[in-house]
Amino acid sequence: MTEPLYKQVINTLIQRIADGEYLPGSMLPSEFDLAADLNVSQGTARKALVELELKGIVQRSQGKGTFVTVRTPENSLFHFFRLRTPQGQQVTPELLSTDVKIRASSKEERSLLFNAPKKVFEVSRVRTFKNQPLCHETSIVPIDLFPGLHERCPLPNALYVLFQQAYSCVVISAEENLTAGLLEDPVASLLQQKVGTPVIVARRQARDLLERVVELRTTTILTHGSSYNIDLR
Amino acid sequence: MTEPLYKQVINTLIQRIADGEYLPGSMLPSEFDLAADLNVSQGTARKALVELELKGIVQRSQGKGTFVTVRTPENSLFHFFRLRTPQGQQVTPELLSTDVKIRASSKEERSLLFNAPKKVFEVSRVRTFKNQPLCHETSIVPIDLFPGLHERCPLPNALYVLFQQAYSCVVISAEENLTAGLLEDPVASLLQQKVGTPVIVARRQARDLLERVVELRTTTILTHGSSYNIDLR
DNA sequence: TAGTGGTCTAGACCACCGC
DNA sequence: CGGTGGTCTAGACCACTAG
Repeated sequence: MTEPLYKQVINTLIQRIADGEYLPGSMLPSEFDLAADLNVSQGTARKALVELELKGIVQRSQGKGTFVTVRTPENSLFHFFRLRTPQGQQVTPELLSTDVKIRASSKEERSLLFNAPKKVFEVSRVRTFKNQPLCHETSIVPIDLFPGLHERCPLPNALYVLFQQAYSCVVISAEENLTAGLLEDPVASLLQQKVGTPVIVARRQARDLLERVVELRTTTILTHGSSYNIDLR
Repeated sequence: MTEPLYKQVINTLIQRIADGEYLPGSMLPSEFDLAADLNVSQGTARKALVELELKGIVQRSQGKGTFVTVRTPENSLFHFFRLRTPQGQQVTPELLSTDVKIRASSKEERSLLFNAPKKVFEVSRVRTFKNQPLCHETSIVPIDLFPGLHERCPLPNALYVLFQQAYSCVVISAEENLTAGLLEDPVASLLQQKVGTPVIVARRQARDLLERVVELRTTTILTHGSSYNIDLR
């Protein structure tokens, strides 16, 4: 009762990408070359590549080849920032402020994050859209996965792009829990809103290629000119 | 430049299901029988069936066969009612009250719903969880797609189950837009909450097999003992 | 044991891309 | 033009289910 060949191929390729053997944006070997390399048929290599594309780990296009997915600000927003205008357009926020701290992790953070880190970075940011305050985000990430993060100021708009480019850590999925809430200080004043303004509070666990939880994020969202958009299937 | 064979097979099968030729829960012909029937190879029939499973239209299991997906209260909730307890358990609500009206559609409703119906049913319901008020839902559906709906009281907990069983209308996807809000009357009193309680307001467009928008739904959600759960990919 | 889906192979041909 | 992924076929064998 061993694992199917194509799953072994998938795991091999994921490992190679996580190890930096195939770099973001680079082309993978063709179906035939991979098949020869791994001693499987072209059809089996193909099945593995198709599944990797479904998972969002590679992108394939006819005539060109198969490429390791690159996190860009655009696709990072598209996948992980689901605010849309009433007309359905993507909301592209601006960064108003950033604050990075190093601190000891809480017990809950240790229990959720990969490797139960003792120290974490806490990145707090305020975003605006069309010059209106939009949301307040706090990201918690293990210090050992992202050494030197605090010296990389100013941090880019999309953290996940940095994670991939500087740390070979590719965020590919996340789970979010939304609750309704009322703004309180100090977040209310950071967002320049009255205390008591209704908000959506989103608590996220983000996972990388190897399904490790690499980030906890809490986003406090004003939904004046936009709404949180979801596809249910 | 014609459509690939396997897509033609997919469309044929979807049409047959929508026509009631293959009924909910019934077994489809085997891969070989379908292949012979439609003059394609078994591999092509297989590819079509696998895609239909990905879309949630059929379910396959080794040794048993391929079956048309049946909407049950359980899987309907699982797919389309994303509230979870803090421990991650599915929230299974109870119905507290139901109110069905027939009325003329608004201009916006006509523009969104399939076939721009002039008359619609408006189904308003209050749900509870563990004897606490949970949410208030208003479903708008075209009267001509669901004739006699108002005479089917009491309506079941899960409307989509009824849609499939009584009207061969299978809801398979939906889009939701969430905003933050404050409870106002009359919904506040229906939910036995104070005016001003923070809520999530979810506006949904639900689509059936043929990708027709068959329902508009507005749900006003209290998130005291549960949260709205989302997977991002 | 017969029938189903799941895996794997080998090979053909097509459509698209870039040089 | 050569190389890529996309479609399609034919056939073999395995794993699971049910009678």
